[in-house]
Amino acid sequence: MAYLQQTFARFLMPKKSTRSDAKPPAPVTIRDVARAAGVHVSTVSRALDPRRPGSVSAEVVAAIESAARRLGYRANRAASALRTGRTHTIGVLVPDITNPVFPPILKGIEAYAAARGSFVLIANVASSAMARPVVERMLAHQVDGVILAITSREDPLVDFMIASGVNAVMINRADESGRLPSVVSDDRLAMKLVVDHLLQGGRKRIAHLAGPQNVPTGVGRRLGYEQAMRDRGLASAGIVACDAYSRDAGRVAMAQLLATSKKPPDSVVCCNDLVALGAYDALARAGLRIPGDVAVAGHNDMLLVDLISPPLTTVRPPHGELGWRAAQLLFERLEDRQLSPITVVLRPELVVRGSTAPVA
Amino acid sequence: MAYLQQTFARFLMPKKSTRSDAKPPAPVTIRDVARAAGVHVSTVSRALDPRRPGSVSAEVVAAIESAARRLGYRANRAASALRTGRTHTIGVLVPDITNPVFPPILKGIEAYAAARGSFVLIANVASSAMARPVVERMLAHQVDGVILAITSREDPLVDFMIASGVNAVMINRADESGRLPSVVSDDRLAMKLVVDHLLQGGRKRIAHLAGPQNVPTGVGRRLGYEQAMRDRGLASAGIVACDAYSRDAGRVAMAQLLATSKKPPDSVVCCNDLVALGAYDALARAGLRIPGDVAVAGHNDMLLVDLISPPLTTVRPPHGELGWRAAQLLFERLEDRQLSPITVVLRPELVVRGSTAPVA
DNA sequence: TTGAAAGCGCTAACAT
DNA sequence: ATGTTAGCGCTTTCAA
Repeated sequence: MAYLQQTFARFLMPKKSTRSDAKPPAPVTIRDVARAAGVHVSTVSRALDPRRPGSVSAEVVAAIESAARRLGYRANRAASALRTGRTHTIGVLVPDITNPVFPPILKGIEAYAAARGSFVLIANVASSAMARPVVERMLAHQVDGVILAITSREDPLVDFMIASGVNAVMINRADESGRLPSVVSDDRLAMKLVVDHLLQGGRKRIAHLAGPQNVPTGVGRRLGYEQAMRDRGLASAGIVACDAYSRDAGRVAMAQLLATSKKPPDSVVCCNDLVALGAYDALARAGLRIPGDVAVAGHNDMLLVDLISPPLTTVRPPHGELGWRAAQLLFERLEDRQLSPITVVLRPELVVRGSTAPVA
Repeated sequence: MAYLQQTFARFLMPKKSTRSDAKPPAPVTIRDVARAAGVHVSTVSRALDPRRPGSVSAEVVAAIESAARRLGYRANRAASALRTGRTHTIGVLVPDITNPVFPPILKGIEAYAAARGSFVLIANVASSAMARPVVERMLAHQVDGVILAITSREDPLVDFMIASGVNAVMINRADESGRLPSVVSDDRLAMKLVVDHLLQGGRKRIAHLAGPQNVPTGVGRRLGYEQAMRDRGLASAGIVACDAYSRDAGRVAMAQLLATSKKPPDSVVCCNDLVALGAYDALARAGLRIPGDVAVAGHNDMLLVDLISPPLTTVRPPHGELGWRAAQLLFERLEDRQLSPITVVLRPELVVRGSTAPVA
């Protein structure tokens, strides 16, 4: 491409020589500021370091700051990174940023990081099996830490993170080996809230469309559902695990549930909203009405699930807080590498809508 | 906080001294590789530089690569950034990553950047008025370029970007001054597609809920609507501009449109999907049925608008391509700074659903 | 083809 | 409180 551009430049860009006159301004370095303020560069460095106030006399600081402002000085972070080993950059790995649970999490991370003067590098990594080279590149970039929002259980990636000595925090999945700090939403509580709500609405035959069982949330929510049913002395009206957290998988799983039960359930607790929407499809196809015949509940409170028909009852995890708490854990560890790997469990909230209206 | 942690460390973290034994492995530098391979560091640098193949003899390259692999060498990008001025990092400014149009754009940008070995720094910036300090920080980070997905017209930010000499590309809004390259979806075509579709469905009194008129897409779509109507020889059945691209603003605008028209329109072209959903609310409140009394069309094809009742007819801009095209423009300019600032216009696609079913 | 040497811009230990 | 000095890890002339 570079070759083509060169070759055709004279035809495509007649103003080339004119435009190249506008050369970018030469960058202002700490030397320029030192010279302008009549002090040594190290004095400038000290004066501009917010962590050490009072190490330079007030009038010198003033002179330096005025010179810096006048010249438009901007400290070169690449240089300070080389010297200090801190880039003020954290990496975040998500499976797919277009999955609507991640943007609010990312926003929470970014807000916290920005407040601490750091930037966020994002990388979409479809599966944690493909994460290794991306993490390698992040380490080459000297990121100060990494937040993993990718999901799989017993992940060799965790071993790699620990072996390489990176500061890392997991989100949306507790590290089952307990070696990395993590932030999660309480999946057991979530399922308990839903089951109890269905019971209060007069539902008795409660089934579960579970998530993929190689993903922590898939397992966690299934266990939560089973526990909640046991606590209330109820037998499950059926459990089918989905292949994926998708609408298609939900449709398939719901169809299977209907096919294998003699009597259909009167309610179904879904591992997430997309699966619940798939359940909507399968129920419609089977001629069953929501919530008349079957109540449906989801998880995540995705955008717009309040607008579909009927509006979906769901569980809302505190996504934004999940993000900033993870960032908080990471920054804590940046300051003190000895902190032990804790798990922070946040409370989700039940959002009741039409899809679980009480039986008539 | 650091103080508290120190103070309480002995109570909270009894294993502190034990854990600190696990010190991170000392980083492997180019020196270590050179020593292991029995060559000079500059030879290692050359051997590992993919841009200059053949500048080092094959057997030396092999020795170096094997040593590098054995030691687990990872080039320190902070160091090479200092030396070369290239960080392999681009910055992206979005108003709000939780707005569902941005994740696919970001994904497109990230995919292209990753393929070129670069990372993406994201920053949420509510308005372009607040962008200046963020851009300053990005420049301090020595980003190779910036993609602006923030929207406002005649923005002083553009002047700043040009003055500072950063490589920048705008997305979702053409720079009206034509000084920065940009990638946009064809808003005029979008409105034309919608208007023609409504006409084909037998609608005659077509109104428009316009976007904020200080935002390029708000203006562009309004002009597109007006042009399309003129082209077909039709008079507008009313235009109301929304304060924001939100459901609330859409509800308010639709209510106003109904209040000020003697006879309600038989269809309304909305500047985006959220506004269309607001129109749904207002129409329901006014006792008007969609699409029986009024057809409604949106723009963006947000997640789940196919699932609401009735499913929303909308326009789908190629968001992912918008993103990677912007990245492509940016990288082109990284290689050749003389390229003139072009605008790339991509074709959106009409997605017909129930909300614009033909009149009975 | 390889080695030697300089230096990117900054910070921090040490000296004054 | 300020200056001196060394050097972070890499790339890139220049010389051999």
